[in-house]
Amino acid sequence: MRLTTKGRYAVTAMLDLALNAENKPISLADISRRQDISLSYLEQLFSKLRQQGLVSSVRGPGGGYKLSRDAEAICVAEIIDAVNESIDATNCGGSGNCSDGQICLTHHLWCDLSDQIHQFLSSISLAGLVARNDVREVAERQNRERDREQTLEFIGAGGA
Amino acid sequence: MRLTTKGRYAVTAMLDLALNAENKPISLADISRRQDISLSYLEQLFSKLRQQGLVSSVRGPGGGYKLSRDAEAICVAEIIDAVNESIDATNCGGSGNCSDGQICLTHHLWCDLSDQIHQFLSSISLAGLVARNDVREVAERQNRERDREQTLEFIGAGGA
DNA sequence: TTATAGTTGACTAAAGTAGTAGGGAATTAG
DNA sequence: CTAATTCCCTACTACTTTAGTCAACTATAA
Repeated sequence: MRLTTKGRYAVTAMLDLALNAENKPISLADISRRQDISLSYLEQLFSKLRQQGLVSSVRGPGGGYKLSRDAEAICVAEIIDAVNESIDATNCGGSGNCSDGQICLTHHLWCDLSDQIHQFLSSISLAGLVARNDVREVAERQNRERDREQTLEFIGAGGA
Repeated sequence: MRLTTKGRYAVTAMLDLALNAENKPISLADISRRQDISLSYLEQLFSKLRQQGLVSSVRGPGGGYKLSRDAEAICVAEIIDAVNESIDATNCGGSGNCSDGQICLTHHLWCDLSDQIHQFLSSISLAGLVARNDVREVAERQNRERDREQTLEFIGAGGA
């Protein structure tokens, strides 16, 4: 089982999309700035998210990505699956040929664990996250920081 | 978060100990044969398990490893922690400096997930696993296979 | 027509996994 | 005593994944 920066970045970026969606697409450059994630890396992640039908893209100036469904209808488990292959905890991928073609001693344990994790992450939608107080607070802080950075850029203190 | 063959091997090996313990120590060579895990790799894992006080060792002929506590008092979470560092799902290790020194959008989500997994794996003891039907069945099959292999060795059909 | 923004593919450094190899050191059965 | 057994320890390695860079290309809006 893997749960690394890859899956966490994907969820964070999708949440950023859900938070900042005002009907218009959001560019990866914006997400990159707000969430401090490498732009090129985001491109790779969103390529997979698009293939899985979680987001749709608009090219050209003013373009970007939008959620392709309501935030209520996208759960965290889907997002991690989309970029990470699986959140399966077994070694055999659930097939049961773990130990020399036969089921291993702990096969059912890992199946149970996989179910637990999957149920938990399936029960959490982007809309559910958006509604959380701790998420709103972080989002507001990020918007304040971004506004300040833009001001600094404008008066010439930020760039080269 | 990591849950790989390493942690699974450790739990499987500890369960083998719990199943086959008849007061006398079990050699890693036995576990290696029964569970089809490389002996050298088992040695590395048991080095950590011993450092964490989960098993105690007896050297010399007839030696091996024993659980250093009752099987009721050893949970799966401990075993994985012992070999794997942690089953923490956050990027920051729980410290909260995930994104540029500040808490990230999804920090609390990963904390909640870590709690879920930890609670689940803490609720399962080796004794609990030993009592499961699916575990007993696999263990019996493994014992049958081992007996057959020993017979083959004895009549000279197995070795060099 | 030009800057913007997505799309794609190749590449890379670093880290972790799953081992292998080989030499010890303690202990005990014979 | 000695030889076999078993734990103990270190170093090494092939492989995979992660996280990220770079460069070229396509669509599109202003």
